Amino acid sequence: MNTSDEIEISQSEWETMRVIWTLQKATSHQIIEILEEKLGWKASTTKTYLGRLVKKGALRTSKNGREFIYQPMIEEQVAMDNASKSLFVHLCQHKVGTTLANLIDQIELSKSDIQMLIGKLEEKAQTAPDKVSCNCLPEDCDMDCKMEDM
Amino acid sequence: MNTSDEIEISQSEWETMRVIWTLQKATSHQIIEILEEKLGWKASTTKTYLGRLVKKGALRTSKNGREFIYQPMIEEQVAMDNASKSLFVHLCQHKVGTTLANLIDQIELSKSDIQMLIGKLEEKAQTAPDKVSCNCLPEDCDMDCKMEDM
DNA sequence: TTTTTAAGTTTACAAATGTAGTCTATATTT
DNA sequence: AAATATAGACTACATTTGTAAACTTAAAAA
Repeated sequence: MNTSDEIEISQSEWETMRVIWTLQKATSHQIIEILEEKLGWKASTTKTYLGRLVKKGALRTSKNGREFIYQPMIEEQVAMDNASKSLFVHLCQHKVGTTLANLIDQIELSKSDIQMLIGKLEEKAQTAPDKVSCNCLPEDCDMDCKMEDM
Repeated sequence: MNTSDEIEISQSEWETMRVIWTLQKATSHQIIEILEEKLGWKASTTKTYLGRLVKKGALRTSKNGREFIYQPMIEEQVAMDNASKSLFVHLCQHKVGTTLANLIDQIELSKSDIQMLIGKLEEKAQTAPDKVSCNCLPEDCDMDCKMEDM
């Protein structure tokens, strides 16, 4: 399903990564404790995800006495960009504008984030097309699509 | 994993929904043909997804002679909003601004979408906080987090 | 040194997912 | 009316995912 070299991370694995990304390095003990408190996971559950993530190459460990130190092998921002990109690729192009707008309504952004985004958008406006068309059907789809609103 | 009454739609099911959302109504024949062309799916594969989507309540059918007419039971924009929302909920709050910016770099937006987004952001700026903090660890996490940059 | 603890490894198992072949019943064609 | 095409139902099966118990081994404590 994934032709590139990107590492696939499931939802639960993602939650595991978040704590390590945030702490930058952590022992399983810490990670287990946090995830037990945050999500109610059993220790073995977290251990499973940790093991899977190491196997996938998303984490690496270095031994330190009895414990291992877990560290991310992939950057959080890169992973976030990939995740958001690969969601939006599957959305109707024609509707991503509205989706973004609704999303912005829902999430928290700082004043400086907002300024940055406005800047980015103003720049993008220079070269933006007047309209974006739906890409939900194959390129050469000449069937009588009922796409009145496109 | 999903406590609400939202219908869970997998990646492949999503691709199936896209064509029906776009056509608004379609026979399995049309859908099969489109997905074979667009994604190389075998007829039975598409039939499986169609069946699963009907069972989940994402599609409904009405018989018309030998064929069935498939129609969406959930709105595309609503589904898109849910999908984007539930992705972003799992991202580090502290980094969503940058993620959004990178996303905007990657996708296509029309001039009017961009204007709309700028408007939305300007409005949001009024009440925006100066900074948003990371929510990757539990609320009352008093461990010695190495979160220098937050 | 012996015991205990705990970190990582193995095993388990159901549900979801991707993918597709086979069967059955019925609409359509001959 | 008989033959045929085909739509949807049923079956299949490997992989991934969520979830967690049991086991093993080595470090730490007694």
